This record gives sequence, C-alpha cells and structure tokens, in this order.
Amino acid sequence: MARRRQAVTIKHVAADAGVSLQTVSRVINKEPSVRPEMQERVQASIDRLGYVPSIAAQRMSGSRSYLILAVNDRERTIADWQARQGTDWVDQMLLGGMLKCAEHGYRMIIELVDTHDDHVERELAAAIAALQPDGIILTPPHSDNPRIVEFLGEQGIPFVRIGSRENKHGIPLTMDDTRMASLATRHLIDHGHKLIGFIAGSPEYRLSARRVSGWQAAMAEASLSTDGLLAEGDFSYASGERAAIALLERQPRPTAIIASNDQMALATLEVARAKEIAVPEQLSLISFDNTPLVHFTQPPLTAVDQPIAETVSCAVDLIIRAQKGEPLPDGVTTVHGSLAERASVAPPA
Amino acid sequence: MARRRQAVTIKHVAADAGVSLQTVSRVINKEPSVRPEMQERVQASIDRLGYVPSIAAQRMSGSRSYLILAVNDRERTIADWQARQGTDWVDQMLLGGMLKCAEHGYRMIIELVDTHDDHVERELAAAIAALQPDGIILTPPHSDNPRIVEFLGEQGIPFVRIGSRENKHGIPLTMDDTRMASLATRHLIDHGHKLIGFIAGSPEYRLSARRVSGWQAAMAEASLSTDGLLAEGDFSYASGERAAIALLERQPRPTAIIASNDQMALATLEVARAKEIAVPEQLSLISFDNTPLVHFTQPPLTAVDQPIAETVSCAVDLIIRAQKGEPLPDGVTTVHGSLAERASVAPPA
DNA sequence: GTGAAAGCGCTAACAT
DNA sequence: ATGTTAGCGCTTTCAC
Repeated sequence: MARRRQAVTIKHVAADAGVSLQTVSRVINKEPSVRPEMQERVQASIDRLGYVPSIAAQRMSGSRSYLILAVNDRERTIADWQARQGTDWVDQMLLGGMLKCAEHGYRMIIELVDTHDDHVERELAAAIAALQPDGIILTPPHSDNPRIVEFLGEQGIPFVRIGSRENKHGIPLTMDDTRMASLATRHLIDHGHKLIGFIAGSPEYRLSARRVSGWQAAMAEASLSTDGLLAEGDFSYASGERAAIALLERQPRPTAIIASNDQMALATLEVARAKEIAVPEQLSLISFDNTPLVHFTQPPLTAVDQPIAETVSCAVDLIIRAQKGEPLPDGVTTVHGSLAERASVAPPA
Repeated sequence: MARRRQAVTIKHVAADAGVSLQTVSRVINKEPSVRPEMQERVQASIDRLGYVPSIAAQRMSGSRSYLILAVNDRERTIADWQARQGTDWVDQMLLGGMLKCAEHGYRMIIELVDTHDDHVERELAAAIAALQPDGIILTPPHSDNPRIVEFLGEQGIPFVRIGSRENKHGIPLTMDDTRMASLATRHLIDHGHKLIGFIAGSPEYRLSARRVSGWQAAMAEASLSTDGLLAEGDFSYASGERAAIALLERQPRPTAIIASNDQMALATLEVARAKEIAVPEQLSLISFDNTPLVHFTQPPLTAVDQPIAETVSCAVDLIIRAQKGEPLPDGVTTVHGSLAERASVAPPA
C-alpha cells in the first residue's frame, strides 16, 4: 500500500490563510482568544481547502481523541445478534449515541467486553490503551461490576454507568426502573387487577431488584399482597417459561403478570397459549423493554418503553461535559420512560 | 481534564527488554527480521507490562490506522432504527464485521452518509480525513453510487462494494441475488406454482434488478410466463402494499408471490388478510432478507436469508488482505445465501 | 539482525 | 492576540 498522508493539513491552512499553525489550531478548537476577522479568514481557508483535522494527530498531542467507547456485554450481545429475535438494544444505542456524538465531532465505537472474564480489567485496559477514548459508556451488567467500576475510577477517564444509581465512581444514569415498574403495576391495578404476578430479571443486573421493588411498592400502596407472586427469571426465554408456569399454576391464579423483559413476556404468552389462558381476557401481560417483537406478538404487548436512545444520547452529553470540565448534575441523572399501551391488558375476568 | 498519556509505551517495553524501540516495533508488527529469542524476550516484556500500541500513534507514523469504516445510508438507517421493526442489518454487520476486525486488531466504525446529498464526496472526505481508515465497506445503495465509487477510487484506499458486481473501482462482493431469486422461484415451481408474482425493490439498488432477473430466468427455464406478474416496489411497506394489491387483483390471480424484502412481504401478508386470501393455502409467499420479523408473522415467512454477517466478515478480510498488498480474487466475490423454509409456502389450491 | 535519527499532524506551554 | 518551540508514540528511512 502506498503510504497515505493527510491530504490537507493544518500547515496548508496556515499557509493559505497566512497565519501560524497555532492560530489555525485555535480556530479549530473554538478558543476565544482569536479576533473575529482572523477567525473568519482562517475559517474561509479551512472551507476552501476542505480541511478536516486528523483525530489521530489531535489525540497524539492534545488530550482529546474524540472517541467514546460504548461497552456492552460480549456474550449477551453476540447471542442477541445471532438469535435474530429483533432485540435492538445496540441499534438504539447507536441511534442515540452516534447522532449525539456527531453533533460534537465525536465518534462512538462499540466495544464488547466479557463481564465474566477473569481479566476484565486487562480487556478494558487494552481497549483504552489502543483507542484512548475520551469517555466510556458502561451498560448493564457492567455498570455495577465493581471490578470494572473501580478500575475505570483509577483511570481518570469520565465514564457513565447506565442503569446504576451508585456515584462513588463514574456518572450514574438510570431509566428509573423502580418508578416504571410501579407505573406498570398501577396501570394493572387501575384496570381492576389484584393478583399481579411479577417475573424478575437476572440478579446480576441491579435494575432487576429495582423493578421488583417498584412492583412491591405499588402493590403495598394499594394494600395488595405479593405473597407467592414473585417468580425468578434471568431475562432468558427459558427462564421466563419456567417462571410463567410457576405463576400460572399458582392457586388462585394471578390475573396479570409483569415480565422484566420482552423475551420472558413472550415466553409467558406461549405458556398461557399452551394452557389455553386467553390474553388479555383471562390474563393481562406487561413487559419491559419494548423491543420490536412486542408489535408482532398475538396480541401486541403493552410494554414499558426503555428510552435507550435518549439515555445514551444523554450519556454522551455527560461525558463531553465532563471532559470539558463543566459541572455535572449532583445526584443520579434519570431519563424517564413511558408505558406503551397495546392490547395485552384488560380488566380481569 | 488532566492530560492523559499512554500508560505504557513502546519506550517502556524497550527499556524493560533492553532493546531498541525499533525492535519492539518489529515484534509488534510481526516483521520477520527478528531473531526468535529476541522476539520472545520482547513479547515477554509486552505481556508483563500489559503494553498495547496506541492506534493514534500507529496511524501518525505508519500507514495503518487499524480502523475500517462501514458506510450505511443515513436516511434509511435512521428510519429503520426509529421504526423499531426489528430490521437488524446493522446488527448483522457488526456481528460479522466487528468480530472479524477484532481477530486482526482492527476496529469497525459505523458511518452514516446520505447518498442523496449533493456533497457526498465532501462527507466522505471528511470522514476519511478525520479517521484515516484503512478500508471502507460500502453498502447498498452506496455501493453503486458512481460519485462515491469514483471518489473513493481516487483516494487509493481499499474499499469493498457490497451488493455490487462492478469491478472498475473497488472490490465487488455480492450475495448472489440473481441466483437466490431463482432459487426462491424454483422452490415455488417445485411446489406446483405456475403463476408467480414478483415485487421488485427500489431501482436505486442494483440488486433489485438482479433479483428480478433471477425470477425471470427461473420462470423462463420452466417455460412459465411472467406477463403482468411483476410489480414495482421500493422496499417500503407502503410500496409493498400497492404492489400486492396490484398483483392480487390481477386475473387470474397469482398463486404465489416473492417480495424483494421482508417489509414488502409483511405488507403483502396484510393485503392478503384484508382480501381474505389465506396464506399459504391460497397464496404462497417468500420474502428476501430474513430479518427477525419473519419469525413473528402469521404464518412465519419462508425467506431468502441474506448472509450479511458472513458477507461483512468477508469484506473485512478482503480489505485487510488488500492493505497488506496480498493478491485479491479476480472476479466478483460471492457469498452464498440460503432459503429459510417456514410456513408461508404450500402447493397451490 | 539491530539501532539511531527524523518526522507524521497536531496541541500545550511558553514567548512576544 | 498571535507566533515559536517542543514533543506526544510510533514507524519509516537509513546506518551499522
């Protein structure tokens, strides 16, 4: 391969505008100490020559790489991609993250890291060393992985912990799982349900417990019992199946179920069909996530929408602000979701 | 922000191993002119110190950036993400591309470019200037956009054109649309169908015409007429609806339809339901793409699977080989798809 | 086979 | 407000 060099460099611009490199650099970085007329002259040269700074060079000298790393769980992400069930978590991350990055001249790079690996730190260190990102976005279950969080805390790189409420290290950012679970529960209570089952997600995800709490709180508030109405799942279809069977064989049978994600809701729907329990007539169902599959089930599922795009967009914002040294919000930043109502909820029989 | 510096650099390794920087560089780049014992000693230091080269620095001096750009159509990609219909084209690209990149120490960066923009070249030039990628993967419809292709041809940067068969510039790589359309058509013919309608995709995509040809060829081979059996679509749901109505109001009515993508197949299914035409009893249906939604339709759709992950993986391979100066395959590289049989095909009534 | 020197494009620190 | 200098971490000459 021929050695490729930057076509137009800061030198060309400087020569063209008849100024020093530094002035061009200042214009690029929007530093205030440049006279408007100077800044215009340089900008004109930049536009004329079609100059775009090389982020490699910017990284080499300055402190910014204009790269943000979005870290996802390797195993689960690859499994989702291979399963082709329409889980669009990564797509929504890209939608929110890439577009926001683009606004600020940043790029987002997806990185897969295995939480269960003995060498998480090494994996992350390698990615950091190679890319020198300006910030890192951690998604569950990484967001609450103590090894990862402590390691990143030591690196001095701003990082956002999506789905975490802890702020000792990094910047916590949640989708308000407790409240959303309460909301879903109240929605069912408002429809007249009293026996509302709940299928929990994997305990490896802190947000699982928060969803359970939200359900419990809403039930308690309405003076309803939750005894024997909680079933453990782990977000997988199979675990949803087991949990649904457990709940639907309970006497008396719950008239409604909330599943902590779409896959487990899908499993519940299937179990109900097998048991000839009509949804929503004999069983109301609400799921979490609102991935594409909720449109296609029979009936379409009422679901708690996780505003992933908006959350990641917000994460990028926080990182860019942190890296500029701007003050960040004090407590836990919260992005609010909503309930997408479809056809899986009806009053109890 | 504190100025972050590389924690462990080539200098540390050189000092630790007691050799010069160049020797370390040679080991990193697997150059042959290093004695095995030397190479082992250096490798030991690298491992001990956990050294990982900075790709920014590698890019600055050398000719490689270890970055591959995957260029997708901005408008369509964002629309797909927002629609949340489960279109997993980008996910499959990541699955195939990221994993293959990782094998070789590369990263893949998704880039959205608007084909219809008057300044495509400028958009691309900016991305190239900023990232200096070692290769670019073009997806339809960019792959056959003459402005893009010529521009990249001048840049001297290896690029793969997915879905293109033209090899004047860049490296063509197809999923064999003609053959796959023939395969689907023959599948229907084997089931006894004679009146097989075809819904074409957007003419902006060259592969649309190839799919039509494949259908025509298979029909001709079986001495079947295609008169009035071709309907124009543009890959959108709405266009599929129009095309399906046109075909299903034809006299005599086709007993089978092939749609050039899943969205148009979904529309056809809906039109058939509205007209009370049972699928597959009165109408067999095959779609292209095999996106997640085919699992969820009633009935699940038999579909031509586009091996996107494999194709992108292959594209990455081709780029890495090109950038190493290795010889590339002569003609058009083809990744073969397959027919995923489900429940939307039956013998005609 | 190995080392020394130069420089990639840019920015921080210091001058002016 | 602008210019000058040094150097980021690495690879590419070119010596030895």
